[in-house]
Amino acid sequence: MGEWEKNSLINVLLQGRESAKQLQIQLNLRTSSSSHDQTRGIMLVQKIISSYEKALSMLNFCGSSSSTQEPQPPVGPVTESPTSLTGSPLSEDSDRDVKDPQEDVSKKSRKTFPRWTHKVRVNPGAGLEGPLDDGCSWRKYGQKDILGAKYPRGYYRCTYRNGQGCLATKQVQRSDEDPTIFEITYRGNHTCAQASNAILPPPTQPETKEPDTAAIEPQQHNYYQTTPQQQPEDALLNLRKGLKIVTEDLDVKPQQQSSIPPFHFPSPSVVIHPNFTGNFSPSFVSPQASEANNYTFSTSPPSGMNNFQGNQNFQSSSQDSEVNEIISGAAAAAATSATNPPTVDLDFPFGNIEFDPNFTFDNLGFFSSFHHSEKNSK
DNA sequence: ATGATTTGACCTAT
DNA sequence: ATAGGTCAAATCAT
Repeated sequence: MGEWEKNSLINVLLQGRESAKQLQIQLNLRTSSSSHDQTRGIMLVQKIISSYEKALSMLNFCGSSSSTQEPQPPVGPVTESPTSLTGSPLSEDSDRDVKDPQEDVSKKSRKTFPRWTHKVRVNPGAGLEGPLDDGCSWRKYGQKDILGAKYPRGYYRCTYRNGQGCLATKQVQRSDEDPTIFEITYRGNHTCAQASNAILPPPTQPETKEPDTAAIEPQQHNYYQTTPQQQPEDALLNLRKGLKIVTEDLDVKPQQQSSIPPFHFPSPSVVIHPNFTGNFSPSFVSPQASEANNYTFSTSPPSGMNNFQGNQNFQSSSQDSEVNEIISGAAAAAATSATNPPTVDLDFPFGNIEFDPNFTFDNLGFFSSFHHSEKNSK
């Protein structure tokens, strides 16, 4: 099977899996109706999802399941896939690092990790205080007051950083204007085993405990935290509790132009290709979204983006970093080139979104913008 | 006792 | 010099 065919197949499977997940959510929501049929349906859906997972694993798709230790070579061509749609990723920064001969891997790679951000809105009515568990375990390692920001920014890293060398990190910044919105910036892909758990939410036991919700402190720090022992929860489940996701782009820095990397939505592994001309706006949140399964994404549209094909493994080598840099630079350029494009709202899961097996974020969450790293380390 | 969080110091890129 | 990010000792929670 050619690489292309394989990826196409994976895409189809991913879509099927996502559809099944959507159905699963729907079923979980209907708690009021006949519980018998409901649980039965839930189990069936679970089976369907399992089948998809199995098929995907047979194809060596590591997408939402982590476990990929070594960054695998990019599967280039696939990205430019068939479908169109694309978003506009914006990216930005360049890493101009050139020095770091023998820094330890973690530091070096961290520097080249890509960044993507999304906003999460907590629905007050749902009683949630802050962003919920996104399926991964995070440990807070710092907090900083940011210039001009009303609230401090929290810094988190994967709980399994030491044990499994997972270098994924994220930052949580509460929005000034709307305190119910949290801007979460992820950096680096999860390589820990736990990332895979995030995929399948336990079919039964819906409303159980919502562990860390409490962790979010109304006032200052600790937006939330997830502890390792908590069972993985699918982001989708969180959604049903009233979470709203707002994606958004981040900074963009003009640079050279060429192409933009495809975007991927972590949970649903959705990828938006650069050639997309629509515009995502932060607006978002369709009325129904509050009910959980409608995710609406918006983004700003870089026009004139070309195909792209890049390496999505940000793990290490300096080579990779270079690649990323180029990519991001291009993306940024494209993004900026777009002026005031019309706004187009995407209704998530379906629509012209394309899945790209080559790259997925293990975190659940919903993508937003692609950045590129930069950052230091010491 | 173990592991997570808090928080000021320290580091690095601007 | 400054702001953002990270470290790590002290502290808190289980």
